[in-house]
Amino acid sequence: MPRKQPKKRGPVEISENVENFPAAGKKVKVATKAPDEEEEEISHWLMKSEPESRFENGIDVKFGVEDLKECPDQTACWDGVRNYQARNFLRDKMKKGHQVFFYHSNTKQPGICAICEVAKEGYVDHTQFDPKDPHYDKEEPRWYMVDVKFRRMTQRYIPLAELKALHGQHKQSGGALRDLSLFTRARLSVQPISQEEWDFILSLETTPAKFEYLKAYR
DNA sequence: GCCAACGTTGGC
DNA sequence: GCCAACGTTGGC
Repeated sequence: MPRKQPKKRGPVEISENVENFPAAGKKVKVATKAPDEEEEEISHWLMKSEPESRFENGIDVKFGVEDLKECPDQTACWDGVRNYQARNFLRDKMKKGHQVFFYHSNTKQPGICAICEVAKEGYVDHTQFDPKDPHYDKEEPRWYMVDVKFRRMTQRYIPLAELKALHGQHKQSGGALRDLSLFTRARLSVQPISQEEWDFILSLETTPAKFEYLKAYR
């Protein structure tokens, strides 16, 4: 199933896990993030999933948008996330109706292919208790998931290469994608998207891809 | 398939 | 609390 920073420093919005860990007393590194991002109520997200077969502990973790479409009610639980920052978004921040970019990762041309929405808010990811699951984790409820419902394909595929080229430009110009999490927190599988970023990326749908963007940065 | 970046673990 | 070793992600 789904497998699945800006400049000024401030306290982290979540710092991980201290009270959730029975093995407390452990030191926990505290990430930091921009205060303005912290204060903004996030209502848009990007979630990564792999559209091609890949086996983890003998189990295929493939889950592309076509798989989502085939689910009952075109809705799936987003299980398997095992990263604390992503977990905290799933558990605390993602609300019903929030809009989500469905992103294909670990594929030839990674990029945004569809729009979904949060259909059910954070609840315990049951797969952590299944010893056969590739993401088995016997600890007390530690991992969370949301349900995601397919809404529509984007009008065109928006490749990572294009976003990356734009991100490069916007870092100079102060444009909408200057801090895009895809590049500032590359390894997060559940990422916050600001309203400004959401609107800009949506506007790309109806803007033909500029070929040079796709070649730049390669 | 490679490997850089980064998250996690654990010794001290 | 530091940091080296290790594991994972994910673009290329």
